[in-house]
Amino acid sequence: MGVHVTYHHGNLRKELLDRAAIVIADQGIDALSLRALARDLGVSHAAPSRHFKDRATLLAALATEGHQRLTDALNTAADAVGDDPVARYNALGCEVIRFALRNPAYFSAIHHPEVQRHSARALEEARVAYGETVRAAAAAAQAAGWHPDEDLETLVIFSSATALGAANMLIDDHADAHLTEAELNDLAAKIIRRVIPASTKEL
Amino acid sequence: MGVHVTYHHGNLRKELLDRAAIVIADQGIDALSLRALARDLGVSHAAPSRHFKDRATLLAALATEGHQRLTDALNTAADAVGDDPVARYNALGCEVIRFALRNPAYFSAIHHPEVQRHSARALEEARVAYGETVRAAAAAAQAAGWHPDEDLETLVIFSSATALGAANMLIDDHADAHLTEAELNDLAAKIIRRVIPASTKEL
DNA sequence: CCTTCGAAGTTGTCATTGACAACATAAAAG
DNA sequence: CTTTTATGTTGTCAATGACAACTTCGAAGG
Repeated sequence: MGVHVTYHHGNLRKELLDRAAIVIADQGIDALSLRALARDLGVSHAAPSRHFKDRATLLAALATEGHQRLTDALNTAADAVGDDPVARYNALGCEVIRFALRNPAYFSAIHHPEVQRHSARALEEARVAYGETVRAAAAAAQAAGWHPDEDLETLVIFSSATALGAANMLIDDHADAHLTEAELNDLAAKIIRRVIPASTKEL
Repeated sequence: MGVHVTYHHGNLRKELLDRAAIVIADQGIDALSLRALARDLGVSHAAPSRHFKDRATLLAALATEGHQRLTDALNTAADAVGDDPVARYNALGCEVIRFALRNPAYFSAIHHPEVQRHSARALEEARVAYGETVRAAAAAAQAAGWHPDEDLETLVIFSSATALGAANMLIDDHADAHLTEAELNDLAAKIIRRVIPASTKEL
C-alpha cells in the first residue's frame, strides 16, 4: 500500500545547494529560506538540518563550492590566453567579472557578510587556494614588467578591488537589463584594461 | 498618577535612523530588526511602522541620507585639495573609501540589494545627485589630461568600481582588525593612485 | 542471515519577526 | 471648545529558524 518510493531522498544535500543557487540567482540571497527550499524539494521542513546546521552553514557550503569553481574558471581562462603573464593576469580580471555575472549565487555567497565571518575548514582552504592563484598570477605579471615599483600587496588589492567592484556594479546594471551579454563583456574588458593591459607588448 | 512624561516620543523617526545606523555598524545589516529597534528606544513594537512602512523603507531612508552625506563629504574633500581637477578626482576616490570605513551603516545601506530595487523619489534624487558629482569631477580630470582617449563612461565605472571594491575589501580587513586607521588611509591612497595620480603634474 | 546501529527524514513545538488592524491619545487646527 | 490628524499602543497572524523526540531505511559485523 504505502508506496514508499523514497523515504530517503538520497541526494538531498546536493539538491539543496543547487536549488539554493537558483533561488538566490533570481530572488536574491535574503529571500533564501530553508523551509521554502524544503518545500520546493518535497521534503519536510526540518530535513535540511540533517545536512546544514543552519542557514549560514548552507551559505558557507555554497561559498566553498563557489570559490572552487571560480578558481578553476580562472585557471582555465588564464591557460586559454597562453604564457604571457600580463595577458594571463588580464584574463583573470575579465574572468572574475564574467564568473560573477554567470554565477550570481556563488558570487554573492562568497561575498556575503554572514559568510565572511563563518570560518569552516573547507571554506578557509578554498579561500586560501583562490587567494594564492590570484597572488601568484599578479606576481608573475609584475615580474614581467607590470608596475615594477609598486608593492605586490597593493597591486593585488587594487586589481581585486576593481574586479570585485565592477562585478557588483555590472550585476546591478544587468538587473536594469539594458545591456546585452556582449556589451557587458566588452565593458568588463575595457575596465580591466585600465588595470592591466591585454599583453606585455602594451606595457 | 500615570506620569505620562511622553506618550508621543516626539522624535522617533530620527532616533530610529540613528539607532539603526549603530546596530548595522556593529552587527551588520541582516541583524537589523524593527522590533529590536523599538525595544531599544522604549516604544511599542508597532511604533516604527508610523514612520517606515517596512524594513526596506527604513533602509531606503538610511540610504538616502547616506547618499547625501557622501555627496557632501566628496565635495568637501575635493575643495580641500584645491583647483587641480586631477587632484580633486583623486581626493574623491580616497574620500569614498574613508567614508565607507567611517560610516559602514550608510555605506552598506546604499549598496544593499534590497534597497537597490526600492525606488523612492527622494532616494532616486540623492542617487542622481551623487552620480553627477562623480561624473562631473571625472570629466574635469579627463579634460585636464587623464586618459584622454578612453570614453568617460568607462572611466567613471572603472574608478567607481575600484573605490567600491576597495571599500568592501578594507571593511572586511578592518573586521579582522589588524590594520590601524592610518594604515588603512595609506593603503586607500596607494590604491587610488593606481586609478588617478594625486596631481596633474604626475600625469 | 539477522540484528543492531547510525544516517537521513519526519512531526511537533517554541520564540522571534514583519505585517496588519483596531484602538487611544496628544497636539494642532478650526 | 471641539474636531481632526499624527503618532503610539495592543492584539493578532503567518512565516521562519532552531531544536527535540521519534521513525525508517540500509549497511556493517557477528
